Order: sequence, then C-alpha cells, then structure tokens
Amino acid sequence: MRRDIFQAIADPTRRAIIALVALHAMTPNAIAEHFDTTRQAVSKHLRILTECELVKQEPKGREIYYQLEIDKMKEIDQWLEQFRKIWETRFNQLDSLLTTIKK
Amino acid sequence: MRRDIFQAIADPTRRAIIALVALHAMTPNAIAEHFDTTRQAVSKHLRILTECELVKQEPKGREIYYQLEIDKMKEIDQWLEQFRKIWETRFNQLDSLLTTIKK
DNA sequence: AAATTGTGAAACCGAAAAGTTGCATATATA
DNA sequence: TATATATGCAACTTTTCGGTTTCACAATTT
Repeated sequence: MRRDIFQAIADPTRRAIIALVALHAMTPNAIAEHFDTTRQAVSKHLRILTECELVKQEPKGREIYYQLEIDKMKEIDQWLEQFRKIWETRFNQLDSLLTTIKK
Repeated sequence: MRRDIFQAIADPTRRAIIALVALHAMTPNAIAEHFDTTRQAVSKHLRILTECELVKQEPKGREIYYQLEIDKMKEIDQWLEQFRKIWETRFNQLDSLLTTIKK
C-alpha cells in the first residue's frame, strides 16, 4: 500500500484532521466528534496519515493521542519551491514593468 | 465531478505534467512524449488540471498549448500558511533554547 | 477534395479508495 | 472479576480513479 503525502492530503477530511491535530494532540474519538462520519472511518484516515508519517501516535493509558508531524508538512513546501521561484520572477517582472511605466 | 487542486496534485503523473508546463507552454503530444502512457491518458490528466484551473489552454492553429496557471499554485501555498506559522514558532523556540544553553 | 495530423470525448475495465459493520484487544472502573 | 471504554483491524460494498480503445472533429497539408 504505497502511501504518499500528496495522496494523503487529497482527501478533505484528512486535511481537516491535519488542521485539528496541528493545534494540539487529540484522541481518535475527540477527532471523530468534529466530523459527520463514524469513528472507524476517522481511524482509517489516521492510519493513512500515520503510515505516511504526517501524524504520530502518543499512547497515554488506553487513549492514543495523535499529533501532527510538522516536519513532514515541509515536504509539500519543498515541492512548491520550484514554483515559488517562478511566481517570484513573474512578480519581479511585473514590478519592474510598473516601475518603468511610472518613470 | 468535483475537482479540487489537492486531488489534482495527488497523482504523480499530474505533478510531473505541472512541472513540465511550468517551464513553458506545451502541446498534449509533446507532453505525452515524456511519459510511458498513451496520449489519451495525458489528455485526461490535462482535462482534470484544466477543470481545476491549474492549467490553461492556448489554441494555436490546430495545436493547443497548455500552460501553468501559477496563481492557482499559490492556493496550496496559502493552505500551508497555517502550518508554516507553527513550524516557525517551533524553530524559534528551539533557537531560543539553544541560545539559553549557550549562555 | 482527399489524406494527414492534433486533439477531445465516450465507453469500458481493473484497481484502489472510502465508508460501514462487526469483532478483537487492552486499559480502566465498578 | 465483570463491565465499560478506547481503540484498531478485517471483511464487505460502493464509488472513484487511471488507463486503454475506439470514435469524432477540426485544421493543416498534399
């Protein structure tokens, strides 16, 4: 089962889960309360997020707290880097164009 | 058929297409030459990318040039913003910790 | 005008995904 | 110890996805 961050964030529920656990660690039950699905569905999403290391588990008694692995999110940022270069270049081009017009 | 940028970039072939047309506009045939699939499969990917406006068409005679809509890519960047705040905070915390230790 | 070329779209297929239901296990509480 | 709670996992179903094949259409080229 090949897991990939991009595939992981493709699902809107998973993106919402990521946003939730980014704020503070939460248990599956607490997370599931925020959604209109079953606990098992959320559990499945958490498994996928765990598999691709976007989230990590912290067992505490019989509860398991899930927390965001912020470093993994940086991989998306790194992929965007190549495009960021392009839009910054275009912005600078536009900027110098505007400056030229002004003069 | 609800199209979503995150779902669009979930597929590795589509990410590669995005990277290709980011450099310069290309025709479907030219794009397809870079992959080990049929032109039709690429055409389907292009339709998905067009539907969610990650890419735009520029007809030129009987050829259609596809080009990246860089502004749409910024939406991914904007989504990352909420997490960027977190990792910058954590970095600063680590930084001040290191400074304290140094002292 | 006929043939070629560049392209999109529809129909179909197999694989994977997402959700539900039911069960198993471990920890906590009565 | 018996019960309740928190959780994961496996089996099954429906939907979606990515690919192929076939066809249609418009713009070139001959």
